[in-house]
Amino acid sequence: MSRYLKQTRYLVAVDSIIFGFDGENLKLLLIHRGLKPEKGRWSLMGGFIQPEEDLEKAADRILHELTGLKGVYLEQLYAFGNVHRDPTERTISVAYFSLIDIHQYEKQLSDEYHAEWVLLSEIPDLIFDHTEMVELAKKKLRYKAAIHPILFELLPEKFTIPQLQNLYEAVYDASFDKRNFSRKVLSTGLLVKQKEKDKGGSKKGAFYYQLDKGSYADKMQAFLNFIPNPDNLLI
Amino acid sequence: MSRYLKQTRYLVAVDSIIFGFDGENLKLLLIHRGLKPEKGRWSLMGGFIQPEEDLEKAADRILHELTGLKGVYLEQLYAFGNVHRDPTERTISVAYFSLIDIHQYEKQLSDEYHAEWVLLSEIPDLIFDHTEMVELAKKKLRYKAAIHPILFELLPEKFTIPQLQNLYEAVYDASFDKRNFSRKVLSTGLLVKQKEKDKGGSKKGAFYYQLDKGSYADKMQAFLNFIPNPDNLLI
DNA sequence: GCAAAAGTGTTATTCCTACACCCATGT
DNA sequence: ACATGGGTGTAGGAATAACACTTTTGC
Repeated sequence: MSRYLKQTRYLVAVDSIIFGFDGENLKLLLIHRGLKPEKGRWSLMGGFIQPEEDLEKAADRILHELTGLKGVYLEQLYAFGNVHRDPTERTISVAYFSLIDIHQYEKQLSDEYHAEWVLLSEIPDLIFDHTEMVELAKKKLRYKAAIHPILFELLPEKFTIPQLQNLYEAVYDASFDKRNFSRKVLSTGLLVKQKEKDKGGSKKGAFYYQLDKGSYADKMQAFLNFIPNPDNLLI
Repeated sequence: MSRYLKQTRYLVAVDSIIFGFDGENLKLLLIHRGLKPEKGRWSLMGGFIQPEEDLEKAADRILHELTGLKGVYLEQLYAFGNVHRDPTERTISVAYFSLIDIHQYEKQLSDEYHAEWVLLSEIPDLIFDHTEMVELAKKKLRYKAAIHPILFELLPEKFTIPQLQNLYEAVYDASFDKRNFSRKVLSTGLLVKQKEKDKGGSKKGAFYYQLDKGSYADKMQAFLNFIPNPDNLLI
């Protein structure tokens, strides 16, 4: 098997934008970079792809290394390939974003990478073009969640409608009418009401709901209309 | 400046999915591959990125080499990185898709690459994972055009409403009510009616319209609702 | 008994869809 | 005069948005 001669080869990395939700605020999982250059500065979790590893596998591995989680929501965001984005050596980075239930995050691993959840509204300076990656991921999250039911990935298996609404309000930095919101959400047929209530949020307690797995798979790609005025959202 | 040691480097390519519209059908610009392996088979236009070339620049260059056009609509589609997608040597490919006015395509260059416009409904077998790339590009085109006014990129500067409707009907393989269609399109405020008519399509002739450049830039990202039932569209 | 959050229904408006006829012109 | 495609208006139905009160229960 011949190779392509006279072509330059490059490092290829994967970087992960990991979103979480603590019930009140959206957060991002960042690490203190342990590697030169830029050692000690804030960074997205990332790594180089390995010779026998598909791109998506690499993204999965990196996510697993940092969080201990498998099977979480993972979607390719964009390939970043500017010549000098990593000043050490040219590296093409494929960014992925994930949505995880923050309560499943296993904290014991965080020592190895010095990982921390940071408020999305208070992202520190990041190395390289990672700030640009985060900005694009935020846009895409808003864009996509306006028409597809993906935000459930940020919640525990059982959640209440008020919790869900808090999440949407955090993502869009807006507030919605709760009557209209719950009517819309329930009209999708995605949610199954549970018998138990969550008594944490109020004295009365709010009923738990769970995703209907079957129709979730079906309607994942359906156009919904969760957000009243999705104008002025950007891709 | 040190380099990252012990990491493998890879070839990185760009492949272009180029859509065109001839007034009746959607087409794809394909080439006969002149390079081993797979010499002579149908392929997307592509090439390796160069050491001092940003990713998007590479996509631009490749498009220019094949079509002679500059400044056309170009959008990153997806990064394909399966280990054995190119059996010769591992190559990560970043796919871009473009929309061009087919009548601006300069045919004289086609000899060099044996380029041909192929009906979208009759795509031949393609090398590597190029078929997968084309499928994804079709999905994304449908998805995006349902909510953003991008299909204008496929038409000449001056076009008529019936031409535009033909284009939408080709993209969605459906037919729309012409009264509703023209009302929707005109209500965007994107179109400026011209004095002249196109007498090619009928005896009566249809008025030309042009994009209002200012509001086009503004509303490019706006959510529209061109397609009656955008359910069952996939990302 | 009261504070705090959950849950629910109605109305007005807007938007969308379905539908049919006349117009202008080249032959 | 007729065939061909261009252009326009209306009415019924569906979806959306705006709005306020009652319920539950822990304290």
